[in-house]
Amino acid sequence: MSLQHALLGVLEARPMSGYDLVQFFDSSAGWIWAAPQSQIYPTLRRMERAGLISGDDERRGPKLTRTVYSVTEQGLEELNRWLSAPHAPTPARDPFLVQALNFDMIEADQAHAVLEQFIGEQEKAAAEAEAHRDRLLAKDTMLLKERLTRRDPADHDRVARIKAHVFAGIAAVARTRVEWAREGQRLLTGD
Amino acid sequence: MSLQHALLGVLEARPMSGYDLVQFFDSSAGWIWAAPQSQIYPTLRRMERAGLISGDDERRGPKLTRTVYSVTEQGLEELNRWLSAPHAPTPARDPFLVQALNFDMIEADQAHAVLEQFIGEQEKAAAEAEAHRDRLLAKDTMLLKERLTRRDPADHDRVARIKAHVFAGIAAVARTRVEWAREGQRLLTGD
DNA sequence: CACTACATGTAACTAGTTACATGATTCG
DNA sequence: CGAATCATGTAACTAGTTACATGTAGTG
Repeated sequence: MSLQHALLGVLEARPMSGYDLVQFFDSSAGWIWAAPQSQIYPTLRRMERAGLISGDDERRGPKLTRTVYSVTEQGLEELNRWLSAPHAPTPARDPFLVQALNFDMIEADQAHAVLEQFIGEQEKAAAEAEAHRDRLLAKDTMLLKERLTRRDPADHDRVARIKAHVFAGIAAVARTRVEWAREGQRLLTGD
Repeated sequence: MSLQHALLGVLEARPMSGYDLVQFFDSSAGWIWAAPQSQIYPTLRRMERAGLISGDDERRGPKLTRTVYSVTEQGLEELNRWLSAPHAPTPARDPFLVQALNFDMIEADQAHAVLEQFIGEQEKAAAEAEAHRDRLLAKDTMLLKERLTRRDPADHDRVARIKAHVFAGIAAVARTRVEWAREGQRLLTGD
């Protein structure tokens, strides 16, 4: 149930509506944890029932309201507990590895083309992760700014560097995969 | 539905029973695609109904039988089709990244300990992937040997190198993650 | 007034998890 | 004859996917 913990982590920065969270999980948070709208709304209601967050109805015009959720004391405790303990590694389940493992069964040029597309995706992912890392280091994202308003100014650099480091890691893994895929292309074309 | 393609890829090497596949997905294949017994048996039956594999009942004593599945012509075609086309990247969903992203919310020594455990896991994963890579290069695994009996001897080295390369990649990513986690530990302890 | 953004839902489905359940055969 | 291994299943559940559905408010 990491979606719940991901939501708690975001809402800790600032209270948000389901709509806000949907946007957020479609953009930057999507690099860490992807979640569709149809999963976010029900999860928020379940979390409210569980007492982890509480929803506050705000008027947005005469007929439209939005529910802004904030993390409760209990939610903060749960997040803290979950963050502090090591968890079992997630089982491997990467369709691309299944594909690459069987590249010996198809034509070399087709496998080469599949790798080419993979390289493009990974390079794009690396570039985007690096850009986000830089924005975080510059404290130049909306969410980080709001998060820091509730933190001791002496900690601001530290918080920014910790967040940025995660995106640096995502980029590093993507770069490693690019190198690996290029090596694979050389292997396919016969050294 | 990559479990189906993973199963096709394994059964292409040699026909196997559900039991054999369960063992296999608990060991080496588990690094690529994890699947529990309760998922494998029903999936095999669905694949047989779909005509991708066909089951052959073998007697194993007076009362016990086992069903040995082999890939059909149609299954091979499906596998080939799936292997030859690029697929959309899988949505990110890594609980550990959610955890690391929020390391600024907990005590540095607790975050350090969580990273320490992560490093241990990744180093173990890297070592095991490298060991398996070496076994594949030496054509020293049961499944590869059986797979190669149906291949042109001129292709044996190529097939072994392609399979091995996937495990080299898994190891490389794990090593990258280890370096990243160590950097994270330095970050937490204040450079 | 049309278009975009805001805002929230539901239904039907596939995939994956956890736990339980049952019996046969082989080997020491 | 007891333990490990062989062999196959089911039930109840949680998570995630795809597609549909509905209406409001702000902007040009």
